[in-house]
Amino acid sequence: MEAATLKDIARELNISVSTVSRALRDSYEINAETKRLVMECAARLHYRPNPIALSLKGSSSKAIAVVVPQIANYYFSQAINGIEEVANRRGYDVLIFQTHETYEREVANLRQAVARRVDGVLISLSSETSDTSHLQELQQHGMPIVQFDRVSGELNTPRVVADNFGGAFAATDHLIKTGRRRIAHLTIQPWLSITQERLAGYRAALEQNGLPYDESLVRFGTFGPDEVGPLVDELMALTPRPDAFFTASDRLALGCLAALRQRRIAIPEEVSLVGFTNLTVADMLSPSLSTVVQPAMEIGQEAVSRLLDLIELKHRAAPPTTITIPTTMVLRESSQLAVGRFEEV
Amino acid sequence: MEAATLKDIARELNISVSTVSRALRDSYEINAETKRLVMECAARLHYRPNPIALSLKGSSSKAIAVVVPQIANYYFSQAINGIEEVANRRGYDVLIFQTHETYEREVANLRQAVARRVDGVLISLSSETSDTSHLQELQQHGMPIVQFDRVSGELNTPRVVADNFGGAFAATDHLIKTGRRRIAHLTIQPWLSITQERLAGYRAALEQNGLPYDESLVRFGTFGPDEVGPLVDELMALTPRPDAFFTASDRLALGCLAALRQRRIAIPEEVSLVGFTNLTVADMLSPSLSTVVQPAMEIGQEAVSRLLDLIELKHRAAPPTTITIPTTMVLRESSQLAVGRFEEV
DNA sequence: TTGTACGCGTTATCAT
DNA sequence: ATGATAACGCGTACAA
Repeated sequence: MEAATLKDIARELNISVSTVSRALRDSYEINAETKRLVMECAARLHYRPNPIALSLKGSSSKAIAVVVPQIANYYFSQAINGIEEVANRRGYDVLIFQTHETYEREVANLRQAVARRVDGVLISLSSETSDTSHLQELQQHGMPIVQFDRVSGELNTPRVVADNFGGAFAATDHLIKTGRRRIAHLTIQPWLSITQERLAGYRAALEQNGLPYDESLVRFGTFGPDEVGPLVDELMALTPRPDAFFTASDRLALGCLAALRQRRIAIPEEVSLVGFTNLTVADMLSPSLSTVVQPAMEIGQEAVSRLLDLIELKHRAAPPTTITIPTTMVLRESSQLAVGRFEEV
Repeated sequence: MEAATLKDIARELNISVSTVSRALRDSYEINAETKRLVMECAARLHYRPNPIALSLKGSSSKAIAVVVPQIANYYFSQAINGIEEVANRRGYDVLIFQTHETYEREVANLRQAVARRVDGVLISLSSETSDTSHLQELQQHGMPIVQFDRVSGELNTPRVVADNFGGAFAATDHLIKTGRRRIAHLTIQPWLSITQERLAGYRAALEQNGLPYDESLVRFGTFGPDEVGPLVDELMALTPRPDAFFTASDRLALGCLAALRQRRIAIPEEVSLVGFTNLTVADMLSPSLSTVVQPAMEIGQEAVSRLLDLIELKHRAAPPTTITIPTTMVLRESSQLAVGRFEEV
């Protein structure tokens, strides 16, 4: 690909590259006529400054890296949507990397990001990552880093997360307030911060309503499409059996819904269901399923916004805050009806 | 961010940068001992060649641009997943741009891609784009381009698309073979190539089975979450009324499913349903909904593979082929049962 | 076998 | 007000 350079303009106008450079940057010490000529010529040749040359010269590449477990996932694709929007508006390009939930690829991705001389890193840790020394090293070398969603307490950076505690509390409390007493909680990997926060919200709601916490009602895992059914069977075999399910992901909510219907368990007469899901899924399922909606896009926007502030202002003394974005509980109609909505889909 | 350079290694070892450069490239004319020393030092300093300097020097940036309408969409996020995988394996980074379905942003994104000196462009046109002169100009300037999914016939590039005709034919034929005669088709914007191909497959299946094509059974549009219900009502008010729906997107499939259930229309006793959807959605809904699955990831992989071939081999005489990736029809059990599966979800 | 010089596009620092 | 030059990191033709 050819592209006009300062040299092209200089040659065209028989002046020097530095004059062209200054004219385009609107330097005060330059002849108005020359300036006009340069501007005109630049426009005619569709001149764009070469960001690569700029990167090589200065220390800024006007690009940031976003490292996520996977793109093909509603949550992360919505987050990236928000990230891209804000980043572009502030003049940054976005390089996207997938870890595929492995530590190895996470490290490789960060190397690649460094090689590309990105100005900062936005990361949601892979589920395999427990040791964060690779990120700490990066940070000590001066790379601005912001964590979002899957964050580590070890790592001293700003963190942007959903209000997992609040969302889980609201969902559980809602179920209790509508008469449920044995609420099963189907959730993901136990070592993730988001899992722990949701579990804490669930427990707090039980406690505040004077209900016991029963370990046997809580199940952690990475359940495949065919594993939810047996899990539901196992839980429904308990005595007394659950009268509600609170699920932590899209897959779990849909899997649970399908399993209950297949087993001819009336929803919500016998069992209620609330899912912690994403906006798009909630959208598609509405007006069928009440959900706690994850603010994925807002998290992305807030996270990138923090990162760009960090990059541009270089807050050396930036206190590593945790920013919590509220979740929304979507009940299609009145809260009384809401429990009854699950009969449809 | 600091990062080791050739100069750092040279200084450390008291030799010249060019010696270091050659040692690392394993030049045959170099002292084995020097080579070993350089290698060791490079490893110790975590040396990575600076791709920015390489881009500035040569003509290759080892990066490609992917321009899609939106990321927060199962189809495109899966496609990007495939693209990223293959690109990384072949040593390329991926820059992602969203058009948000506007022509204006498509043009801006391509400018940005050119400014970043990408080696090639993978694009799925925005729904607003009918004039492709911006891409033609880019191509004439020598930029390798491959279109996927939303393609234009005007633009003389390789095209990678799903077998929309075949998929629509299979779905329609399946419905007819299981006794349906009045099959409504809910689909998206009529000017998109994918829409036309699916419509053609639908028509062909009707024709081959000796059924008439009834315009009033086909509806085009960008239906919001609350618009599918009324549309279904309108269609069900026709005489004779439809006994099946074939829908062209995730949203339409789910919206249609919800609308039918809400209206107490028995599926499939009264009305059958098959959706043209994505793997992840099909996955989540299974074993509830039979679908024609779009091969999003495979399309991404094939498209990027073609693009990289174009970049690396510079096939000047590359015949602009259209590569068609087959779709898969997912019937959860036997084809007889399949029609009966829709009662669940 | 190793070192020197140049160029990629840009800006900053001199000089004129 | 404008021009020449150095520097960013790299590879390579050329010189030693």
